[in-house]
Amino acid sequence: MTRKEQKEERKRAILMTALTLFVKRGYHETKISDIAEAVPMSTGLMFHYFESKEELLLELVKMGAASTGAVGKIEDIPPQIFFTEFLKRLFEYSANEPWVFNMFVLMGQARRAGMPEEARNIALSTATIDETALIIQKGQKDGIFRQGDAKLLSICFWATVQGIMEEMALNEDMKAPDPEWIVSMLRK
Amino acid sequence: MTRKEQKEERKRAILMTALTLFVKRGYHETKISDIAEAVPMSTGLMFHYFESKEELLLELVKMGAASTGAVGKIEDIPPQIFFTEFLKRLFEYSANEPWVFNMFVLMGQARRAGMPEEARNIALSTATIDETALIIQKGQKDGIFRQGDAKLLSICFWATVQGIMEEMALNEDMKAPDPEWIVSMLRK
DNA sequence: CATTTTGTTGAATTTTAATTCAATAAATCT
DNA sequence: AGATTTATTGAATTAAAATTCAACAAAATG
Repeated sequence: MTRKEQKEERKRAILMTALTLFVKRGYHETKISDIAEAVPMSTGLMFHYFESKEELLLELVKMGAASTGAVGKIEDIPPQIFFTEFLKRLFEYSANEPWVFNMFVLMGQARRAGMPEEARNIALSTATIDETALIIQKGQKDGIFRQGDAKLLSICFWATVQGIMEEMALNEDMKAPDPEWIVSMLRK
Repeated sequence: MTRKEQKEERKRAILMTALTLFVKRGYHETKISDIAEAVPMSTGLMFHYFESKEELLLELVKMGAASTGAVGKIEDIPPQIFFTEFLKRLFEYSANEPWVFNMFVLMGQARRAGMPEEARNIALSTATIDETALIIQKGQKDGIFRQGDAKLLSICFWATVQGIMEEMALNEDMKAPDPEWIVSMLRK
């Protein structure tokens, strides 16, 4: 393994450790030294890999923004299946790939308050709300989704998923809900 | 007005200002000097009213914990109406009384991560999850709610409400969803 | 093997925001 | 009014965490 690869590996390790801690305790409540200790490495060495704590966060948020759709492209299937299928995959991934899970939660946290503004901006740039609203509109035309402001429905859908994922992040042993529960918020 | 009342008044002003800022920007991203400026008063004077920033937060969270049920006691009405009615009142209050609204959001944030641990403990002590689960069970026996782990349903219900309220806190102009949307998560 | 580059540490420094404090103004009391 | 208590300010101090740095170790290079 080349030296460059080694470095990349180490960077990845730091990112994953930080991601876990940020999600579990929050960005501000996580000290650089906490991350260093968990990796493990000395506190000073962290700055050999990342310019600053904020850079580290930004790199994570950028990864998150880039990996939108990591759960799989399922755009072309009909609306009635889309959401159920998406949630099913999301929950499956979350059970097996803590990475996907944590990243989802982090992105949601970044979109809301409590983090440096730049992180927020990056997270907001990945606006899924509007695309989802389109799918909901399609479902409304098909007569399978309830009537009402499609964007508002979309916001509520994502807020719900975010809320539940955050809950799961904190309760190690909470199991995922039945996707149908959530989708029935949209269904007629 | 007595001096003591004056002081109480001022304290309340600080608390309300802090509550707004904590919800909008997050606890850690809000500086004491930000709160002072918004009240307005000098930074130093803040410590005449509160021992520390954390004390200020704790006082808010304690108020929140004490005012569980500010939205109204509606325990004795049948399950099928309980949730719809609760949400209706919550959204109404939120529209008219920013205080109720912000407090609800703050308590949810405190329950999750990203705040001093003591705040978290106080917020967690007001465990609504289990009481709600009981009402859901009642509804399940009545055959109006879907089957499944009542506690999990309860968690999902609150996570949903929390997620939507947080969204509303950030989008000044987002309007409240129809309570029915949320309740249909529980309904058969 | 000598040289250069990269990895690593832990202690020193800097930064930022919380907190204290001495000084002054305003209100209350006797 | 004079004395005493409370409110207020802004500058000085402290505390906590981020960040830098000098020194050394390990690995690669030639």
